Amino acid sequence: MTEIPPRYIPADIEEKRLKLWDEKKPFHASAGHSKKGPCTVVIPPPNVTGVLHMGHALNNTLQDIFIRYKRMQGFDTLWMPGTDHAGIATQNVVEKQLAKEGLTREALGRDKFMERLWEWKRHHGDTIIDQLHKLGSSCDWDRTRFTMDEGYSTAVRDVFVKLYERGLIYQGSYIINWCPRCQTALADEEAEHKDSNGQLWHIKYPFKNDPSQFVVVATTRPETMLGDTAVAVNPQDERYAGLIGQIIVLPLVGREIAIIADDFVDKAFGSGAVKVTPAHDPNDFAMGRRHNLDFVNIMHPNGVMNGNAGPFDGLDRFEARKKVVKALEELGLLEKVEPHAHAVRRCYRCETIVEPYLSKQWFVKMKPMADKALEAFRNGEPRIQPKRWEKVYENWLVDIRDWCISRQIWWGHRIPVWYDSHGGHFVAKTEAEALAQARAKHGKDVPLTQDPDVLDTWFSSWLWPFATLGWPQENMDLKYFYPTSTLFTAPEIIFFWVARMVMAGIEFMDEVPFQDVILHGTVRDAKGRKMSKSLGNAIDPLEIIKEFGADALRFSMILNSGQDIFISKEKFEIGRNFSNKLWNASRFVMMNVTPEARVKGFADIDHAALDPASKWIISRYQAALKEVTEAIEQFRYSEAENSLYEFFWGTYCDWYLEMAKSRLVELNAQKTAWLVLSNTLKMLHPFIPFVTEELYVYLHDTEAFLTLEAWPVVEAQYVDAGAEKDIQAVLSLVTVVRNIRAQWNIKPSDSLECVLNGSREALARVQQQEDVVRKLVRISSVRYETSAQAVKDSAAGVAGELQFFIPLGGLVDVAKEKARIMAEITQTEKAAASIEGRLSSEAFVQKAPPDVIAKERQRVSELKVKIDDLKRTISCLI
RNA sequence: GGACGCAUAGCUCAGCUGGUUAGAGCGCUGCCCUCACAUGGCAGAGGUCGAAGGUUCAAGUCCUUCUGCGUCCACCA
Repeated sequence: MTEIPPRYIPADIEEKRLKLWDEKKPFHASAGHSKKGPCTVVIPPPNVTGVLHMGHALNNTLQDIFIRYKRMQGFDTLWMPGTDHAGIATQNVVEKQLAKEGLTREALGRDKFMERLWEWKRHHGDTIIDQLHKLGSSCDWDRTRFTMDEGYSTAVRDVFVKLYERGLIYQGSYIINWCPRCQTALADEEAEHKDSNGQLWHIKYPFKNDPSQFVVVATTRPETMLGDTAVAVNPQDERYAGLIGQIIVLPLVGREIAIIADDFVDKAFGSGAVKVTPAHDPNDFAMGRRHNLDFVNIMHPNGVMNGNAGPFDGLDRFEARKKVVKALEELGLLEKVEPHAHAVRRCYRCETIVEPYLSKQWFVKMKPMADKALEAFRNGEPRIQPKRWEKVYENWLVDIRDWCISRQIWWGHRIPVWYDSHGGHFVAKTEAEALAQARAKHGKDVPLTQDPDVLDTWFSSWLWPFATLGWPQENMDLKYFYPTSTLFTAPEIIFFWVARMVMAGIEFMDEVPFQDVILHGTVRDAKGRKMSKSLGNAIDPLEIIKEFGADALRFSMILNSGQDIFISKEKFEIGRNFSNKLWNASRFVMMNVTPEARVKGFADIDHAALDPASKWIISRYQAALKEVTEAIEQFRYSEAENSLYEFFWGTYCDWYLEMAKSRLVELNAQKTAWLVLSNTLKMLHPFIPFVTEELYVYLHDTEAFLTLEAWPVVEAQYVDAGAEKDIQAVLSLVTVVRNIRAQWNIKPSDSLECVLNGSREALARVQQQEDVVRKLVRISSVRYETSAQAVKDSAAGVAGELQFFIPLGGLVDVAKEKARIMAEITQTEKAAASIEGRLSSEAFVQKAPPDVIAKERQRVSELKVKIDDLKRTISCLI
């Protein structure tokens, strides 16, 4: 047998395991091997711009626990890895790089720029995959996909064409969220509301027929007045009843605009009159359509005012705002300025204030797909945990709005639409097909140009569960591994990703892509702030792996995962210490066990010949296995880990191994120690894969991939109530003696004698364990006495357990000990009294369920026995 | 403005369908380098379960209101 090295060095074993996993590929997935069927998980593809952060570490640890457990359960598991091209984010990174060289993407040109991006992706894009790998993620790495690889791009184009053919994609001029810095459209979800303290400017608009009279309008964006083409009031508003249709001369611009009536206007807000800027506000846009107003665009795409802004032409929008306000003030048209707290939309990538902007974009009509997703959801697909997110998900689907999918950037899937010079467009998977369509339409070859824009990143991500499996090709993998089992992700992307994947899954595969969605919390620092680079509070997972090990990182994080996860560096000590304990306990077992003890199962142990402690640990082990298995099944991983921690450290190491020290000469005890440890390693493997596998290999003296071993099965026949009682008696005796030793500062070298008084049965039990007790508490001698009272109790069936103990000799301060015991008696009596009070209440006896009453009675009698024990102990203290 | 979540030991959290004297880890105090482990062992201190009402034989657990934190959604200019 190879000996386990004396020191646990995480870095060494993790490197060793990773190398083996890479070589032998135990995570390789193939269809149709197991009778249990498939179990698929797709990774939420991290951005290629990304560096591993704690959020990834958590997300991937959860997935790995799930997939390793399922693999051990015998499923054909597939964990599909990959990365997302992350359009705007990645383009921004590379543009920044260019800026350092004094270059811009425009100066470089589209082709060269794309080359730079691909180059960047090749060099940096896979960093994160490598880091996930270091975490121990058991993905089938050979299948790693990228949202812009060739096959995936085919799928994206295919989907675009199919949706277009189904009438679900259209092009139109609408107000969209425009980022003037990125110079692209953003989806609603990409324009985040951020509270800000703005101002509300009240502006007087003079009437044409009487310039001394005004209508007052309020706005948070005064510069947009340059594009006003109406003023709107509520038709029910008496104040303006006679004014509808009146003409107003727009200040600074001189444009004549009318007062119109529209239900949208809230009478109660401000003056009740609203300036209408159809080209620069979504509500005004809608009003403009309803009333056939002019759409005056006053801004260039970069946020600089254009020719329509008259004297403000060429000014940045915020500069123009100041100038407009100043000009109005000079004209005496500014009634007042109020502070105004409101939410401003900002670009989710660069935080620039988003400008509602009129432009021609491609949209996906969402309602029909959302309705199907809703129907599925109401039939229970997918299940979402925690449940409280279900309503959020459902509401979004109910109130769904169309999805703007075109982006004016270069990095991404080019929109598969080609235009001829006559204003016609052709939607096709390839340019050749588009040309063919054009030829058919025009009767001759015509030159086409492809739409310069690309698709929203999420337009590729929403296909992830099936596009990664080869769709639109119908291959074996797709048939077998789709739909996937469980999706682990963060609640932030329910809308961006989860809901859209469901819709795509139904639309193109006729099946919801996953059964369960597990939404986990956010990793925060010790103060509860989100971890971010800019705050400087981020803990780098790689640093933790280096210092404490990947196992420690995983273990500590999961143990801490409630809702949101608060983490500081010290927390990782728990995981490292636990792994270290595991290491040393395994060393101890290895040192004390012969090869013959390496048995397959509990059936190979001679149970009848087994000592009570061994029977007890097997019984405790079965209980732990049951608990852990149930917790994992219900995705309560931190609870499972907690049970394992308690069982392994608190029960197996602290008690069993200590008790076993005097018993390990016996082969059956060796078998027990070895087998329980071996199975505990299996249970721990999904959580801490490196150290468990390394130890398992030593323990079994054979190369094995623990993830391919079978998950242990609960064997109820080894649950032994008798043994539990026996050991419980020993444990309480030992605890009490230790207590005495600590209390009275009796050194281990000092002798302590003990007189045990109890029924014959109880004494016999403890006597059987005397060597264990002596070893644990170093009692120099034990005397057994059966008092008349104990015999009586025993006969009456009151007390079958150990009754009490007496420390002898002059080492204990009798007076103090008496006081201590008296206090304990008082406390116990109080407890008993409270239960008795309950039991004596008529209402309780009548209304409480019988089992509860029985339990309470039992409890009272136990407490009374304890009180008697304590009293007798006191009477024996001379 | 809507919706939701959280308040339990100094800190971070368990406490699942209401039912033992409310738990763990870290931290703290004391004693131990005992031949697997000081990344360890043993013992101990520390809580009116955010506040006020209510339902119940019984409430940390259910209901209402309030307070304090947090999250998501949103077209009041």
